Amino acid sequence: MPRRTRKYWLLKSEPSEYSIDDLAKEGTGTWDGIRNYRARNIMRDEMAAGDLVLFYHSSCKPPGVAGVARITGEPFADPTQFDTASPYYDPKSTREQPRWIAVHVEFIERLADEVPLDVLKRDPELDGMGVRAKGNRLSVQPVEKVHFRRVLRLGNAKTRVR
DNA sequence: GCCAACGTTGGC
DNA sequence: GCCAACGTTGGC
Repeated sequence: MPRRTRKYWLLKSEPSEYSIDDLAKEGTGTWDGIRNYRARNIMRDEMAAGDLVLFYHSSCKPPGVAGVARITGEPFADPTQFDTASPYYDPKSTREQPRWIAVHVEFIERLADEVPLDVLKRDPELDGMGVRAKGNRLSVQPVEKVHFRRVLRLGNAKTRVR
């Protein structure tokens, strides 16, 4: 049985809510509160331990890729959907039939040079990258390996992807 | 199942 | 704060 090929992702977060520095501080974190079905389906069906993540800061100045993380463990039912005190509580979710998915992530590095969106948009090697598309609000996006590597280079990352 | 109205995202 | 681009909801 061949090992599953590692996949690459871009995950958006508003740094005022949860930033790469928060993840750096804790070392590991839970990517929860995703309440979009497309994003949910991607997390549930396609994410797996070992996948690499571009940590993207949105709704800030400037928006852009701020760091690198890794998915650890398998996707699981997002606990916040059961938590009545949480802003992400969903009364339609049950333990038997959870509606929303979370993943655990671990910190890899903060980019020496954040790669702002306008740089992502200008770089010809990143043609076709999802986050560049106008009106793309999806907070969980697949990233092609060549694009992932290019962003690492633009950010002077220590992380190497073979 | 259509689609209008409403809500949210997120760059600017 | 604006608003375009989506997503979701709910009446029909």
